[in-house]
Amino acid sequence: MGVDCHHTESAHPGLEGVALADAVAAAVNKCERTRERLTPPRRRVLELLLEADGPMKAYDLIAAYGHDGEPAKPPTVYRALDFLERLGFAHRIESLNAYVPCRMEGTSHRAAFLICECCGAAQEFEPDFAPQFAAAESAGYAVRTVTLEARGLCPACKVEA
Amino acid sequence: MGVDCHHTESAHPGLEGVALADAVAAAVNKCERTRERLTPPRRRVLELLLEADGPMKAYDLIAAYGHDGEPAKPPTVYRALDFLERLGFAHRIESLNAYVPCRMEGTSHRAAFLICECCGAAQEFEPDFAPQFAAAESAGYAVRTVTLEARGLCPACKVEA
DNA sequence: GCAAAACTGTTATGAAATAACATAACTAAA
DNA sequence: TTTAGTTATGTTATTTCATAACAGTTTTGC
Repeated sequence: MGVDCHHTESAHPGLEGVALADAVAAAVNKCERTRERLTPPRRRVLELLLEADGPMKAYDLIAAYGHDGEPAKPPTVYRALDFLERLGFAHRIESLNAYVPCRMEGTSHRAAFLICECCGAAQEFEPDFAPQFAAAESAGYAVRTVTLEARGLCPACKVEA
Repeated sequence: MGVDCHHTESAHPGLEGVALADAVAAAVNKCERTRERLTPPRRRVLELLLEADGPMKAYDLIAAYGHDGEPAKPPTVYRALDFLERLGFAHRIESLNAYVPCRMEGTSHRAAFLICECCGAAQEFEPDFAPQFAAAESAGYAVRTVTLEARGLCPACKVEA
């Protein structure tokens, strides 16, 4: 994926400057309201996700972690990712082994992505799972989290192919 | 998952005897009709998936591969899994790094699972993605495959919890 | 037959994630 | 404001998951 593709990932360009600062501030505020601790490593990993143009691999985050070029130790980043996922600030994209910042409101533990197999872009969207899980829950299942990953070609890559 | 759970995985008990032979024969027939080759390693991995009581990890398959206890080499199993997925005989469950035989008709490249976080059972079900992807496709996306993974508690584990 | 394609066997390595344990920082109750 | 409990971090090492690369074999179509 992405190897034979000249497109830039465009679904969610990375944040910088004021936009980045605003996004981080919003996370800080939300944590303060809920008495959660957005500690330095957690905040740093969130920044890296927000700055990125597309899904980030854990070891990309590890390599980019230090402002001075020093990598993080793996557990530092994996723990921060656990926290960010738990609070709904980030999602893991299972089929890519990669992570993105959440683009949707709230902490719904429901995430859905359209993933381009050419350029690697991942577009988050708001799914409607209600009909599926009415059935599941009436059969006795207690659904806690749901992830949906649709793979294919984004509009730009589809044109070229 | 499964560690603190006394339940047996019950969603799809492993096949044996005639049922197993029938399932394998159905795969053989389907391959003959489509001129695909269900070679010995592919068939062996399919058998192992069908015999299992729940999702199998790749290295579980590797360890169980030889009838004499000899493990397979990793590429042998991963190649067989690629084939089985491509033909719709098996699905990878991304959030478990594990594999199950397909329980549904056809080769739709659409799979949906209810995964119990207590006992590890994975129940395949037939989703209705139509409304989601009408929107995606009208926005220019060409969707190729879809996977949905819902995590929570199955009826048996929910009762105990 | 012969060449191309598909498949297998094998060695080695790369990528992703966590176990385990020591230390430090918050929090709240006595 | 000590102290106990909890939560988070730092660090080393290891485990788990997956693929690259290449040689050799079988199948398929011309």
